[in-house]
Amino acid sequence: MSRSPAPRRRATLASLAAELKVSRTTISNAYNRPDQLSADLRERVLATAKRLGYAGPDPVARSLRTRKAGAVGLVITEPLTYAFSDPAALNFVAGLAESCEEAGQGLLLVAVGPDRSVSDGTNSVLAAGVDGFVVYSAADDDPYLQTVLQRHVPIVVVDQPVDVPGASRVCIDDRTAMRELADYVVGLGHREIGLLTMRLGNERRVGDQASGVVSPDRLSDSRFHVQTERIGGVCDAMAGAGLDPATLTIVESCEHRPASGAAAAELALQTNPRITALMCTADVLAISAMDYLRAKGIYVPGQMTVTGFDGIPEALSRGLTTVSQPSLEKGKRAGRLLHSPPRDGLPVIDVLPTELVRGRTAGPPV
Amino acid sequence: MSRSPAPRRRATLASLAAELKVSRTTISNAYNRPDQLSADLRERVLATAKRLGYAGPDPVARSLRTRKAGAVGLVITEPLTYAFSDPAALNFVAGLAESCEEAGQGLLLVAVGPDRSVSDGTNSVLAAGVDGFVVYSAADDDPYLQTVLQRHVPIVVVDQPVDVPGASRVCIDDRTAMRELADYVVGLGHREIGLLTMRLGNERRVGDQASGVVSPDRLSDSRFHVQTERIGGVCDAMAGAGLDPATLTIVESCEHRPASGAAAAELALQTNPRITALMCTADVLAISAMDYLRAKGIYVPGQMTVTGFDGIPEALSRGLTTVSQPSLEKGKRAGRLLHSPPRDGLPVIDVLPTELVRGRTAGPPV
DNA sequence: ATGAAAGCGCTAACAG
DNA sequence: CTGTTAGCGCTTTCAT
Repeated sequence: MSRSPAPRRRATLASLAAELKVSRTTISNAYNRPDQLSADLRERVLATAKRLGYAGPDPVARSLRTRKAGAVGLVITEPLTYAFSDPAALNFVAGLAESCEEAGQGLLLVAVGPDRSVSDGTNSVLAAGVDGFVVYSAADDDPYLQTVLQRHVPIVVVDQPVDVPGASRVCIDDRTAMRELADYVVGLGHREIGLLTMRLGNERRVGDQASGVVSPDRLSDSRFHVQTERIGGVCDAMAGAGLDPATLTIVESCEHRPASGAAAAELALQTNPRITALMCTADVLAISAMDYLRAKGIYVPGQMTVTGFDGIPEALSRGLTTVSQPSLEKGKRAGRLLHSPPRDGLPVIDVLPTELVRGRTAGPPV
Repeated sequence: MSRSPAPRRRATLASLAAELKVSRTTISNAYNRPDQLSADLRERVLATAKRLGYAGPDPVARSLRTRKAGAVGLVITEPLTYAFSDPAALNFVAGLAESCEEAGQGLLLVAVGPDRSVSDGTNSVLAAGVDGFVVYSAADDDPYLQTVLQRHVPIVVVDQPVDVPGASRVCIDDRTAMRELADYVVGLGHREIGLLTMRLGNERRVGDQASGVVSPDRLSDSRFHVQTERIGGVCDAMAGAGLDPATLTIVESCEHRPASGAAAAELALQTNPRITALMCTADVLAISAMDYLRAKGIYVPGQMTVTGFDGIPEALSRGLTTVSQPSLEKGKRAGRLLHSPPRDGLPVIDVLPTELVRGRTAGPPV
């Protein structure tokens, strides 16, 4: 009864101890503190473990005991496929992954499908066994952000200008960066400007509704501060040049798909045919918009100025005039803030630098 | 003593129960089986929870009890940054993430840095609280693969032609796919062929050693079957055309970086200047090789035929002659195999189709 | 509809 | 170097 070679029941640390007639501590030590027992006792333990098919201490039980999960959770409010289609977001994830790898921590991509109810028991934010969370670019009122806050674990928010109490924050100065870019565009002489932005609300419109002209109300209701700050930067620049920001044609793209920028560009030009510059809050929008313009035979920058934001490789290689931001570094910093938090335990605000890239897609208006 | 609003100690299910003078079962039910108690008792529970800052059942403790972690682990033997730089690998991850999202499961990227010792207690493969693992393109003798096998959890291996006992498998027919491509190249008249491959061994050479000509011994010792199968496909085609596969110049690229293909191409052409076709086991290698050739003023396909493997978007848009494989679908399948395993519990082998893409980078030799 | 009791598998003092 | 003693926080029969 004591040494059946194929126990029907999964071997545990306790069963190993019983088999070897030693205490559980000894087994535990064999795995966790090899120096605490003689080499050959350890050998015997490992050999018996192998024979019994014992894979070592159960990670979950250990987590429960030590209160460490060995992983951090990443919450992205977009469908994960978005995170994998925008190089800027992807680079952020890569940076985060890199810092996790360095720290020997896992990175748990938390499933946050649009349809998943927030409060039900299967909520994966609540179900995630992690030591902390990184929340990427959520709206202030995002229900998942609220849930994460409830969990009372360390949190780092990224691209979330508004303060989240107790959370550290990694971001850039979106408003100033965009303002510099807009200053440049306005300085070139543009007066009628179209502004293409990502979604401003938590609801998800699709299909025909995916793009829409943004009313002042919707803009002021927006809870996506990254977008509104960038828009604000453009408004600042216009106001600074004596232009009325209300003349800006803002189009929102709710779906984030490769062709979203094209649809938004079309709507913008349709809404105001006198537009001479299309500014976009993301390079992916700008690139798609340029594809649209090319298909329409509208030359950039001859007939239309186009600008982006992010500085993704494709944008840079295509000469897009844009703002370059250190997405990878954002990810690394976010991870580091979680893995080695500041001594004093106080939240940190880490504002990373950006750089205006004067590419080849901006010129004077016709 | 009973209703202090800010307990120094984290609230638990038990403390809530004590506070409300109900049993733990009731609290548990309030979260997990709302229909098992009256609506207003449930309200009271939730209200008290909020007051005490109780975020709901601890995920780790629940995992221990229920033996479910709500997440699957992904083990990639490359540094994670590789997974984020090769679109083919990335697409696979995206597909896997998508199926996890659908299933409401988390996806844990397991840290498998090169320097991390396999057997130490901090081994993140052992530390991961997951319900199953996906192992992506590891060598047969990869130590992490062995570790994962020990864990006695469901496993799906991807791009791993050799059988792993008890594991399901998602793959393509690398050998046949590459053979078709090589048949095409040989059919064009090429006799001196260079073959650029990813690393064939577990050790990691860097810097000057990163690229190297592959000896027959090293080839036969290779444990990366995806690579060796693709190489085998080329050999098959040559043999089929009456050519001696031993004349193939095989260069291995151990680092996987954007410029790796260039270095490998240079070495191949240096080793055998009569090469008229460079076949690559990955599109990223081929693209980098093409960049190198362009820089050298060598025209493709006029002076050099180049082929790839994977069918990543950039390759397709650049007209690369290659084999297209459904990377995203591989990820989805792998996930599904874990989330809803076949009834009979038997391992599944899922061979996905590939397609020969006759692009614009292959032509007759000069 | 609610409660009592029995662990899930492990680690961490502390004592020998 | 090894064993004893207590839990970590939760779910789940089985009663009531």
